[in-house]
Amino acid sequence: MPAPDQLTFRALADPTRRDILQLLATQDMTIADVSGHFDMTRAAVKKHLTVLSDGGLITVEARGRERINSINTQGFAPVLSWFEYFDSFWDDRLSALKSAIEKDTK
Amino acid sequence: MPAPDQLTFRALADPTRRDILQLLATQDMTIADVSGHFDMTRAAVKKHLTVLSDGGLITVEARGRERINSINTQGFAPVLSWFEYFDSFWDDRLSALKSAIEKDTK
DNA sequence: ATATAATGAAACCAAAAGGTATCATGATAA
DNA sequence: TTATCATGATACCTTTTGGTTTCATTATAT
Repeated sequence: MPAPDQLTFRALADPTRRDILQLLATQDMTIADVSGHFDMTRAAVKKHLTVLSDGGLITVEARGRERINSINTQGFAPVLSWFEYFDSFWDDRLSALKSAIEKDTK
Repeated sequence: MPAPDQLTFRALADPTRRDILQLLATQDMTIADVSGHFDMTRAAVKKHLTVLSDGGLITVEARGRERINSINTQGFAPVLSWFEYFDSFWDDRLSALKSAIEKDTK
């Protein structure tokens, strides 16, 4: 049982998963929809979606026999929080990004 | 030869490496110094430092027989850039919210 | 009612990751 | 110079990861 932070960082570590997140940023998608964008089996994509879900970066909603995958804005918060530790080291780019998210989640 | 982005995300995926970064944020350290903070061999810590260096998150400077490891602020840039991809997404949702509110008030 | 479409789940596999122990090498202190 | 200290590097091991194939299940359309 890894720390929740770890699940999020791990989810972001794979390039395919990061691509999936960018895809889902454009629109919600079923598993089959997402699979259509990658050169791997649906089963493999499904695994990636599970990791993303475990990391809190997407939400999955059942609709009939389909599963609608949506990006979860708030899931990025743990990562940004961790980055905050280094605030004193860099400019205000991060805080600007973070406040945008906070606004959105309100 | 993975993309440079990938090396950075990969470097951040391991909890020990994230702890090392927080350590190095407080002060520069030799490999032995860093090793002193973890319950694993110096060789293992050295590997982590190599991954961090490959990911551009630290710099290593030789000083005599020692190697001074320092955090590299700029190394975080690729990650922040990737996050910025979602800026428009968040903005879109914000503007959607805005227009919904405007409709409502009409 | 049945065939089909979308997903879930398990077994399996190769490669990568995280770790250890061990030995080699370069710099320093006595 | 010589012993020692900090690091480099390699071989090796176990677990995790990313992928496949195959079969089961559930919802839909004819």
